[in-house]
Amino acid sequence: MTWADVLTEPTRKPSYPTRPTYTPPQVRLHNPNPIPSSYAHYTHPRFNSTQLGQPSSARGRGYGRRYSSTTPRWTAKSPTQIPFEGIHIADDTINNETNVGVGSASAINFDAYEDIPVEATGDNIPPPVAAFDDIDLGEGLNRNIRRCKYVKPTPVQRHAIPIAVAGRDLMACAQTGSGKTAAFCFPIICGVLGTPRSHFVDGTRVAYPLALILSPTRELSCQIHDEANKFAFKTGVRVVVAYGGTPISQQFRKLERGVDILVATPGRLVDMIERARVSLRKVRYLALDEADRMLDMGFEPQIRKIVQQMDMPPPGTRQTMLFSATFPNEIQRLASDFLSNYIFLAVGRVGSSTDLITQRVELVQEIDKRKHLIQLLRAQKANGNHGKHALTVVFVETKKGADILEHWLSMHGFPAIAIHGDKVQMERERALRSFKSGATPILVATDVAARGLDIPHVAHVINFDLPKDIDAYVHRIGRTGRAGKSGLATAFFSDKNQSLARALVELMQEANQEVPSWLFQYAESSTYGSTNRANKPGGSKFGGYDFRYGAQSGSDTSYHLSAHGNVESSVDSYAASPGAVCCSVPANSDYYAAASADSYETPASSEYFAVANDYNYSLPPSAECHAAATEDSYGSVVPSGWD
DNA sequence: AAAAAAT
Repeated sequence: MTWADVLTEPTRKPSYPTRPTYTPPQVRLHNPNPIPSSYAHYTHPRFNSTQLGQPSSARGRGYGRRYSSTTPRWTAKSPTQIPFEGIHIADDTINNETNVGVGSASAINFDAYEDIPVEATGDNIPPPVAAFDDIDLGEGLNRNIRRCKYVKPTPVQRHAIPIAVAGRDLMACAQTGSGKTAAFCFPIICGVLGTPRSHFVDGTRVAYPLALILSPTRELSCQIHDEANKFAFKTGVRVVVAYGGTPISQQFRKLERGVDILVATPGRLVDMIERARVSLRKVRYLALDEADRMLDMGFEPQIRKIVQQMDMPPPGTRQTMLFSATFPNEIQRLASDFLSNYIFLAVGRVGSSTDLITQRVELVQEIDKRKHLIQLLRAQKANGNHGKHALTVVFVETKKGADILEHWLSMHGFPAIAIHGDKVQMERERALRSFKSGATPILVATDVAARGLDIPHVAHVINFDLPKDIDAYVHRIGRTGRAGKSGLATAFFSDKNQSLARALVELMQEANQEVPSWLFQYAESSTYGSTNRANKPGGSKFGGYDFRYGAQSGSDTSYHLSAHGNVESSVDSYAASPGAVCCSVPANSDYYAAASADSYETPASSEYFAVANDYNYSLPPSAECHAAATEDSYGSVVPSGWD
């Protein structure tokens, strides 16, 4: 089979590992567990089922039955419906349908959806909600949620929103693309709406944001700002973004017009605070996106400075929410300095889109990499897969390497553009635009593009240079396979990557991927206790576990290991899912049928959109919808009813 | 040792 075949190969029938039994919240809450109490939906390695407070046979479904298991096909909806893009949408174009589907028979198995494993630990955990309406988020916000066509909350939203609205601090593990941004934006906007706002309090030009959202890259801050703005549309809540590489004066002007929610990268924020143009004195909500990245070696001092050494109210007097796909123990420990009596939440996905990403590893020595890449891209092109729909991201290790490869690809007839931190911001944004539009369907990127960015139509992620860290790999390949589409991730493995072998093997096995035998050999010969997180205690590649449990028992180190080391089916299925490469789609074979029918060689079919759109939690508010509907540079088939 | 993030 050629590489190109892999792209066109019909999506593999996902094999579902044994799923843990769902525990209804009303039952879970009666759980007499010690503090921190737990409502693990699956049999946690630490707690056998008897500790869940009832015989396992009594743990059934029921919660999910509250939904009518119906699927209004989007074709049945008002033809005036268009994706919500903020400003230019008149209210009357919005279909006011409720969150609960009515009518026709359903192809969606809600029980499967309910099985998505969730672990929440901490004191007095607010129960999850089934619908956005179950929590009073305010009329304005509810209207925007409908505009975004969020039919019902994603798993992470169902759990995180009630926790956040209750004012609790939160540490949440959930993959980017699973509706994480909304999960912290909704409660923040809701909270800001309920807070008396008075800008320019003291007649100076100091801005006093009520909420601060920090992210590790400028582009990601932009993306969050756009989302938040959309959610805050016509609510009177003002969202401003601040990041480097662009004139600060313009950002000051925005601040002067009033700011409630400030989205920022750390450097620029510190600058603004030091110039006394921003004060954190009134911050009531603090959110860190990609929190593990924000607290790792490179960022930690800056974050500590912002959170602890400026005028930010201390934990307990502000609400702090940390979101990330991965939460290593060490990072949890650091993070707990910023939190007060927090709830730890890990949301996974059954039959996660890992199943939709085919992971391949090729043994390629450094010297052969470029040649190999060209061959790979040629095969892809020959197979008709490199048309307007298929975008490819090529990850490299260094900025210089990115430039070199961009040039090399262009020389060989592959329109490529590089993005990395040595480019000026204008170039970075231009590169991203050029890539998204399909003008240069190959993006050569450093890790600047590894996290959080939601780029529709990425069919293929190539790890030209593998990262040192398996987390980075998880984040990188998560750029594809989004919104229920199949994706391909190819890695060039060289002798240099030996230390990654073991973690890579484990990851691929958990995701039911074929592991080449030579890779097993690398894994075996690699030294135990290498730099891979998977080899270290606490090395949870997927989401994580509340480190407070480990601390309680005093066996902090072996606990996490056993969670992933044991190939116990229920645990394993959990491990495989939050891992998470990608979007949270309903785990349902019909869904997959529809989604897989739409692989990248064919334009998105309207049937695909029907399913994806109704189960909107696979789609970020409008990035995907909007792209599909308007970016005809892809030559997309635009579903009827969309402008 | 690299990338990111302020000027």
